[in-house]
Amino acid sequence: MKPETLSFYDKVYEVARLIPHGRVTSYGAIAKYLGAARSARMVGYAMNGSHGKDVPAHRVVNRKGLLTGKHHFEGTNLMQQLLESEGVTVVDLQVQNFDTVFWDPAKVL
DNA sequence: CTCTTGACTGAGG
DNA sequence: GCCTCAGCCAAGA
Repeated sequence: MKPETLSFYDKVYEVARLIPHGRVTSYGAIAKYLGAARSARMVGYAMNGSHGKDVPAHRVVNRKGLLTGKHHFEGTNLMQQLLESEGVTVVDLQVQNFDTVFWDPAKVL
């Protein structure tokens, strides 16, 4: 594999796909896993191109467990419903038991 | 090459 | 605990 051919965005998509069903993670966690802990913003920005891919962007939230990117989804509460459909409790765009449903990619590795 | 844009994060008040 | 400020860094024009 030549990571050189994969853009930072592509790496984000790869990691996002590794997120277990019913779990969530933060942009910073993904960024840190990629070796760019300072590029958490880029992770979210990359998600803009996640449409049309197998990337569960709805499982990616900010460090507070807040669904900051819900505005980028079609519906007004689509992101929340997707999470709740997977067993994740979400109230007012805030993930409940965030520390419990939180999934750290680096931890799995 | 330069400038702008962000689905972020951490530190300080 | 909340709000504000600044740093961070890759991609696109």
